Amino acid sequence: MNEAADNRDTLREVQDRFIEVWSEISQLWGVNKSVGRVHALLYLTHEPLDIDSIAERLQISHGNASTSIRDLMAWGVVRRVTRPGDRKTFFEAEQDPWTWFHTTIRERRRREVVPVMERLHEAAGFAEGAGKGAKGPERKRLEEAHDKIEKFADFAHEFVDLIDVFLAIGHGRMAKVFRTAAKLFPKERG
Amino acid sequence: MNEAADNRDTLREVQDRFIEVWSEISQLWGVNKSVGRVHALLYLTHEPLDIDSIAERLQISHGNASTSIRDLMAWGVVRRVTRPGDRKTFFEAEQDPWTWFHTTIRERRRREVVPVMERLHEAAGFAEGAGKGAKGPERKRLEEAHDKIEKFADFAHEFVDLIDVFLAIGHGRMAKVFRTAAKLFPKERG
DNA sequence: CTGAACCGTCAGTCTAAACTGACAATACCG
DNA sequence: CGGTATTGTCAGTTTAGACTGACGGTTCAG
Repeated sequence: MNEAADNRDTLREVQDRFIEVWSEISQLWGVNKSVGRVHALLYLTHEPLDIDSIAERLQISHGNASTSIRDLMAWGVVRRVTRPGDRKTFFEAEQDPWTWFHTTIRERRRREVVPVMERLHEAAGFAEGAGKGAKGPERKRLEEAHDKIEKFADFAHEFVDLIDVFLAIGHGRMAKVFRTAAKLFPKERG
Repeated sequence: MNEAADNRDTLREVQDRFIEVWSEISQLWGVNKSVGRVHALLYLTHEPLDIDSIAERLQISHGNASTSIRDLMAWGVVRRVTRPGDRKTFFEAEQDPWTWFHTTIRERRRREVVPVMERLHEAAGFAEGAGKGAKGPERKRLEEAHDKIEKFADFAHEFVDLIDVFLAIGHGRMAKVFRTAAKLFPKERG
């Protein structure tokens, strides 16, 4: 009687299919494939897993599994779990998608958005100074360049505001909140 | 008198600094470096540019410039411009950041979000079928897996809704709209 | 119709990132 | 403590993706 074995294979396939989809989504977000797959596996598994189980299950080296787990912990979406009386370290994933999405956005803001905004300000400041320092016909060019950079910076600020509002509202209910806003402002009337 | 030349060098540096920042931002979005740099240069330049000028200005091969332009046109953020009496083809970028952001999101939705959502549905459907077909103790596992996949799919749908509302609202005013919504729904009360 | 100027393409090369696997470090057992 | 099981690290290798430059096609001036 290998019905149980068949079912186990089926479970495996169910998992695999989801893991691949998640992995694609991760890659769209700039997250590497292995990291995405490990995350998906942990999300799907009811109990915490250890490094070797993960590596074996996903057919990757344990070095890769270990590094992926490190990344996921740095992103704050995976927790280390130690069980008394067990030498192994286990890992488990946050189970609520909105929670980890929120966490991810916050982390991305910190790591990526803030530094690049600083560099943008530097560039804008340099352009402004250059425009003021110049004379003659080239001055106009410099001022035009500065205007365009400022225009872009304004856009970037609004984008960051958008992120901040999202972070302030918290998880869940986002789409509904957003939709209500859309009804209140049917066209472009700010 | 090389004051004009100095100013030209300054303009060049102003441009370069901005181009590098934009290029970083592009890479955060998964857009490749050269494409980002070409886009930034065209945004900054008041008049349309031809392939060779772009290649020379950015110190890249004209093949690379040509491919990058092709990408940008496919994304809908760069236009081809032909001038009567001139053999060259010129290219110019959309000048309003919100407009091209909007265009980019719409295109990304079409290319990336829609296909991956289909695959997600397939995975969810397979999981559901597997759960219903199974008997015995493994059935519970399969149903649990299906539940988690559905939970993730629900989240993904809300995310897509969010994109759709953004696209419906149109450019500009986004942050303000969003902020107003936040005031109306201070916590999680949908 | 010919030649020159230019753009688009793609095979081959180069570069950056991911992955592996051996070794180091650590935790725990008897 | 010594031995063993396990995780963490990182140099070297592999792989995926970007870039170059030569070629072919197209357009236009003469």
